[in-house]
Amino acid sequence: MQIGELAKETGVTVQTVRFYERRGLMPQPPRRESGYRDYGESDLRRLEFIRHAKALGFSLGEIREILRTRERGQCPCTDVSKMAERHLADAEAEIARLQRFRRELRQALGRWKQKPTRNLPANAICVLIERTMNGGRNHGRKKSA
Amino acid sequence: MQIGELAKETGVTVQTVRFYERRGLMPQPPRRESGYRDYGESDLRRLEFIRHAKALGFSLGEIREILRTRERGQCPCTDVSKMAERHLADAEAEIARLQRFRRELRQALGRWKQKPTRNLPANAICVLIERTMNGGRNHGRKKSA
DNA sequence: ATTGACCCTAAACCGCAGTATAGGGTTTAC
DNA sequence: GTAAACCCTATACTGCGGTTTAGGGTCAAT
Repeated sequence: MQIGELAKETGVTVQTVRFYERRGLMPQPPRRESGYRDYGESDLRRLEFIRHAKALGFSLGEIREILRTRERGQCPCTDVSKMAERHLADAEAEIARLQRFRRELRQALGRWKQKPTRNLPANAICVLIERTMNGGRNHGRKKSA
Repeated sequence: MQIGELAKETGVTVQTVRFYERRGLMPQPPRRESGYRDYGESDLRRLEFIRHAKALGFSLGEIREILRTRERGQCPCTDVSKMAERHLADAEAEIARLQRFRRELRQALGRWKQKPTRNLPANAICVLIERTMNGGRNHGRKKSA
């Protein structure tokens, strides 16, 4: 199978397949006389696996490590479950952050809709945002202090 | 006020202040004889505004437009409320996506912990991920079809 | 024999929001 | 008079996940 067919089957572009090869996610396949890459069924499954893992939130680096572990004949599921637990924790934190953000925006919008800022104070930039400055506790993802 | 003091007061680095100037978020301040930037109180408020808007989820590009509208003497709140509504919708979608992801990961982990994959099928890469492939409906942010 | 669809490499570029580095000038205190 | 602490510019680099461009070679049909 040529790269174009592989790409079409899995819904990625040929450039992406070559990019995954450079990144060590896809193997360096045998080449024809012409230099064209020649893929088989297992490459199709592998690329589908990559796409699925990506959709689940795994990074390309993680997926590469999963695939490498598998190539060494080991079961990567223990590592995968650790990564998944971490993604879970991240997802929880992100959900909480977005919900706080949503609540604040709703309040700010609600206040603004009731009283749509006719006479803007000369030193104010946007009351809609500034009203959340005093009283709104810290938002944003905390970076390491 | 020198750039270092401004930066310290607002909790950003001096490089970031200069970066915001290049991006059109901070003004080009008057310079001293030495060429040093000389900031005033309004710059302090402006930078605090930027930091807060950013924490609320506005991009630098959006913040620049808000500030430009304000510089033209207009109230940016109508635009801001539109942007905020959009962020709200994005946040909702993202919350929903992360919750689906969380549910799937929990199921996959739960299944795997009950039966931690002793004998891995030769053609499988990681049952933990692959078991969610069949039966798991589409995850991931939909891109435009 | 030439068109079109496919393939190849290497390298640069995208958005995002900065951070880092190199190589200088200034100000203040000792 | 010199060292520390501050400031300046310009340019490159980071991570992420690709996309685009430039400049070719190959294969099938007409």
